[in-house]
Amino acid sequence: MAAAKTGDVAGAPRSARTAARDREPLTRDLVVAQAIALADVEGLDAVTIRRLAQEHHVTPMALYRHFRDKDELLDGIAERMLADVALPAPSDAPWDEQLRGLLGALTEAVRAHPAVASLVRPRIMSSPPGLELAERGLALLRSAGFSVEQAAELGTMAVTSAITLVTAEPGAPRIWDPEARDDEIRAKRARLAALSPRRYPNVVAAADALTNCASPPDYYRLGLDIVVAGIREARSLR
Amino acid sequence: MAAAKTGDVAGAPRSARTAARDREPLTRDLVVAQAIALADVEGLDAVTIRRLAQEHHVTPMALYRHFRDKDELLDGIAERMLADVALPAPSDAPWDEQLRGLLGALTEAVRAHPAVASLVRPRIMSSPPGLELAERGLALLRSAGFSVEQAAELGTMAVTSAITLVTAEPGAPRIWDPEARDDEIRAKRARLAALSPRRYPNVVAAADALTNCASPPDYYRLGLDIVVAGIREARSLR
DNA sequence: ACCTGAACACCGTTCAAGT
DNA sequence: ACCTGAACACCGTTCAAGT
Repeated sequence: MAAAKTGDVAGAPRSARTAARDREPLTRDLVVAQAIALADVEGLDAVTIRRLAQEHHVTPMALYRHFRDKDELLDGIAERMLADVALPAPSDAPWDEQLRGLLGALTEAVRAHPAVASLVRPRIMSSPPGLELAERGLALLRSAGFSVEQAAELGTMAVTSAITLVTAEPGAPRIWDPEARDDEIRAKRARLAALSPRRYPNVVAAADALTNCASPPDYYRLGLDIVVAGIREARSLR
Repeated sequence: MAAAKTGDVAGAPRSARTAARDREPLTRDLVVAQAIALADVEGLDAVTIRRLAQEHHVTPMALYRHFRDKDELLDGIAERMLADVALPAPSDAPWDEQLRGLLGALTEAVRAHPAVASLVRPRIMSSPPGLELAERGLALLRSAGFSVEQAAELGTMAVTSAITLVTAEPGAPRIWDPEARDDEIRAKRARLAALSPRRYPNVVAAADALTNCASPPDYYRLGLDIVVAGIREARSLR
C-alpha cells in the first residue's frame, strides 16, 4: 500500500535508471534502521525482505547484497539494539548496585523497541556490544564470589530476565495498531473480571493489574529489584 | 518428504473416498497432539496448517473445521501444555515453598516440549488450567502479605521466569536436528573461547558454561531458587 | 457434517542477466 | 559493484462446491 512508483505520481515517468540514481544507496545500517522503525509501527511480522525492499523502491534481491539471508538481517537488528545500551561506567559501588545498573541500561534500550526485543537475547554473544555487556556482568558476579559456572548461569538468567520484563509487560502488545491494542486489553480484562469469583477470587480481584501496567516505572523497578535480590540471596543458598 | 500416498506405496491405488474412510477422523485433540509431536522433532517453524494436513492425508482446509485460524491452533497447543502441569496439592507448607512447587511443576511440563514453550506464557489466562495455576500463585502471594497489584506483577514475573528458564537454557536448540545442534554448540563455544582474553577474560573463561548446560537439574534448581528468593526479599524492599 | 479444489495474496530464496 | 526479473517451493486463508 506504500510505495507508489515516484514516476507515476509525478506524472513524468522516469526510467529505472533515473529512479535508481535518485534514491540514497542501500546500506546495511539503513536497512536495519528501517526494519526497526517498521517493527515499531507494525510489529515484527511486518518486517519481511519484500516489504523492506518495497519501502526502499528496490527489488527484494537488492537486500541480499547486504545480508546473506533473513537471519542475518535479524542479527543486524539485535546488534543495533545492543549497541544502543548505555552501559554505566565501572565504579567503586557494590557489585549488586553495579549489576543493577547494567540490567537497567539493557532494559531501557530494549524498552525503546519492544517489537524486536525477542531478537536480542539469543544474540547477545554474537556482537561486540553484547560481549561487552556480558563481560561486565560476569566480572561483577565473579567479584561477588560466584564460581565461573555460577556466574555464567546467573548472568544468563539476569540478562534474560531484564529483556523478558519488556516482552512480558502486562498489556504487552501482541497487536500493533494502538486502538486495536486498547480494545484487546479491555476485552481481556473484561473476560477475567467476568470469571467465577468463587473459583478464581484472586484472578478476578487482580483482573486490572494482570492486563494493564498501571505504572511501568514501578513495574520495571520491582522486576529488576527481585532479579538482583534473588542473585544476592543465591550466595547463601548455594 | 513425509507422507507418500498410501495407495501409491501399496501399489493398489485407492480412491479418495476409501482413503478418507480408512483414516481416523480428524479431531481437535488429535491435531494438537500431532502439532506438538512435530514441533518436538522439527521445531515450531515446521508446524504449519499445510504440513499437519499432509500428515493426516487431508486437505489443508479440513483443519479449518476445528480451528478458526492458525492462532487458534497455537492456543490449543498452549492449553494442552498447561493441562499437563501437575500442580501439587495445596498444603500447610510455607508460602514460598508452595510457590516453588507450583513453578517447578510448570517448568517440568514445559521442559517436556521446549519447542512450544514460547506459546505458553502469553496464553496462561486463556484456559482453565492456566487460570487455576494463576489463582493458586496469586493466593500464595496474597498470603505472604503482598497487595493485589504486587501479587499480580510478581506472579506474572515468576511464571514468566519459570517458562523462560526453558527457552533460555544454555545450548537451547535453535536448530532441531540433534547433530546439527551439537555442531552449532561446538562452533559457538569455539568462537567464545577464541576471543581476546585481554578484552573478554570472563567470557573466555566461561565459554563452556555459557554454551552448554553441564547439569540441567542444577540449572533449574538455581533458577527457581533465585526467583523465589527474589520474591521473598521483595517484601522488605517495598 | 465433513471434506475437497482452485485461487489469492503473500513469503524467502536461487539463478541468470543486465548496466 | 550494484541492481533487476523470472521462477520455485513454500505459507495462511477465502470462496464455492461436492458427498
